[in-house]
Amino acid sequence: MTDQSTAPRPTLEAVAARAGVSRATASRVVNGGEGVREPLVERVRRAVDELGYVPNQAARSLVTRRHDAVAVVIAEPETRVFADPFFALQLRGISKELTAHDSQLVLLLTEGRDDHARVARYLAGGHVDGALVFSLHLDDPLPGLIHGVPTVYGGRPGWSDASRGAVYVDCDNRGGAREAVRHLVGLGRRRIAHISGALDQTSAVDRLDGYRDVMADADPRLIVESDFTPGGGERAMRELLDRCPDLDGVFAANDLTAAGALRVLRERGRRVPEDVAVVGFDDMLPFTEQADPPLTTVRQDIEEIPATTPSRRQPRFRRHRPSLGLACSRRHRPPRGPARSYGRRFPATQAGA
Amino acid sequence: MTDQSTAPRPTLEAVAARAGVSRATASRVVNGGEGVREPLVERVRRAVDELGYVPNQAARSLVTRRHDAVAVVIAEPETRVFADPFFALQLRGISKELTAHDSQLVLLLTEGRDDHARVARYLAGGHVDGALVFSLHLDDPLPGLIHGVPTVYGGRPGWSDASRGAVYVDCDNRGGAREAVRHLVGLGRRRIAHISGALDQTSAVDRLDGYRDVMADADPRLIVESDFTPGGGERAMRELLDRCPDLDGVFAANDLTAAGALRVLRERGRRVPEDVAVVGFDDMLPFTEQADPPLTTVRQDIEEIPATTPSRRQPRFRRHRPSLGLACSRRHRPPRGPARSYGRRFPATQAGA
DNA sequence: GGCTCGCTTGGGAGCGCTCTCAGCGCACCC
DNA sequence: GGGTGCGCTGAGAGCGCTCCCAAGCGAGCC
Repeated sequence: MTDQSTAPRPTLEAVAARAGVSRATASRVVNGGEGVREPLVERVRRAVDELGYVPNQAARSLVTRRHDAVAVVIAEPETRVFADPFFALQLRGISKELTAHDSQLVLLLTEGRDDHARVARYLAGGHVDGALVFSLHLDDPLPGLIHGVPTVYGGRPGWSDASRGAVYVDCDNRGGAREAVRHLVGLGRRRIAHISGALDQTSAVDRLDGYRDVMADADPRLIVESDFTPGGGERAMRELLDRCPDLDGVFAANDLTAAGALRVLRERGRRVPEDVAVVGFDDMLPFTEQADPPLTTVRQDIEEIPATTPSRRQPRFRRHRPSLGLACSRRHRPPRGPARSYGRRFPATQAGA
Repeated sequence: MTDQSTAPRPTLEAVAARAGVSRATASRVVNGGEGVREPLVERVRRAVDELGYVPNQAARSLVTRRHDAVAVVIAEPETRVFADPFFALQLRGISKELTAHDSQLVLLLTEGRDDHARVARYLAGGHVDGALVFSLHLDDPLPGLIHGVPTVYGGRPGWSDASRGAVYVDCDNRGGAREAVRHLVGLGRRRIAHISGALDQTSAVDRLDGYRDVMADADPRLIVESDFTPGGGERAMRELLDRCPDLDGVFAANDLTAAGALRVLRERGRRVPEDVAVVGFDDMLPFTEQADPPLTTVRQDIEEIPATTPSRRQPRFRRHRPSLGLACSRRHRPPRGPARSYGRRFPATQAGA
């Protein structure tokens, strides 16, 4: 096996020399070949192949001030939540999108609060062309610390001063929740409970608001705060059943929670959906575990949220709206096709625009 | 909000000028201050603070040929598997370790086979100081494509020519499996089944081998290949119960599989561990779902596998051995403390050394 | 006192690339 | 035939940093 790691990598200079052109021309070819006559393009291409030339990204960045890299910040202290397939799917979607635009994904996981300064410093350091920040909690100081780099939040950030005007991508949590609850109402359910997510996250708050929009005068005992996990869903469901044994519907803040709830309902001998109808959120079930029984869920096309990028320097994102998955409680996926978008587009520029 | 993104970032030159020293001295201070007298160090530090100077990594890399970045390649085509908390934990452990050494984590997810060339090109491009490659399948062509960058595999790669001599980190899957099965034997179980992982991955093969080491003359019908997922575990368990209703022990290739198996055992009315004792692998349960009932598992300290790095340029890793979690079937974690290591250390250099 | 040596400091080259600008050749037109 | 303009190519100046090397400056020693 040849040890290529010690051999000096060929430079543009070497390519140019081999092709018998100037460095400038070689550079043009490497960057697309615009404005270079065909025979020269051909010669340079061959030289590149023969030498196995790969551009030095550092040198390129030094002059272009572009990095072809985007940071993904996951501001989630808890390992467990990071292990949530929701993140994994999002990451994969982002990765796909970045790859399509020749960009790299730099993953920044924060280890507790003190780490925010480190992340902010890194982002300010101009190492990446932009940042995507996920899983912010309501009182998170991170938005106030980020300067100098276009930032898009995954999920509506809380209304702190720093995040006012921030650009974010989110699905219509409130509307989706409304649809979910209306679906239960449409099934004739009257005692509909809600297991919310952790209320320090806007997605949980918005889904709760959506629930309240429909169930304005609901018994407050029908609402339990949980934490988006199956275990939390179990605990919440037990509490709900103890409090309100007569409940006949449950809207869970996400599918993991719903999975836990289903387990408890089964354990307590309630038939789903005959005795208690359950609706989840996210359409994550196929990726976590076989729901038993299958579950209605609000679909959110997580992996497709990172949308196309018309311009390399100005990535754009779309706001998605979940479509409701559907009438019959025994299907995972809604028949209505992929999530519809609002059609509005947000330029990924910094807050304050 | 001031728009710092348009203001030109200060350079070392500016810092030097403000501190009244040369660029060389300023550079020395920024890089640790070795060999610079205290008053100058102080002045430079202050200038850095006042100007908000952050080194330009591109310029630095251009000359040092270091990037302070490591690529993590997850060669896993299936979204579902990527969502496995096992990866999430590994990523978090790696992130922690890299952060401690001021390195960044560049995440490379492959989208199917064709993507391997892209990944190999990126790695060859000298963008990163090293690569960690995970979740390789037995016939994966990736090891043959990677050149020019120190590579460490997470999990023993298959014995293709390209990966011969490759450096890898893995736990002692075979030994751990042996311990797990011996544990079941020690409980007096005689009809011990094995639900293996996908046998195109060495970890699955090794665990199966470990099972066979102990159960040399086992009924072949007691072995079912599965896929490391809860759903797969359910299917496998059903098949096993149909084939061998008299089984009294199950060694599952990982905890997700075990969780699925437990669900089916409960469904079929078998008591665990009275009727059927179950042992998993990975000690992942706390991160996935409440196992019901709790499960014995072979502990693998996933998050701690990426070990300390004595030298920044030559990261080192330790090989870990799982410790067995334990006699009583009702605890998650073994009381023996963290995984013990072999004490051997592997320099993270390229294959062929 | 002069010389040597070691510790600090500054000057300057150069990492590999992009991009501006000037130059050159070739129609094309008058 | 000469001028004009356009399209292509090359020369060269940096991008911001590190690091080599030489110079400066005391302290210590003969």
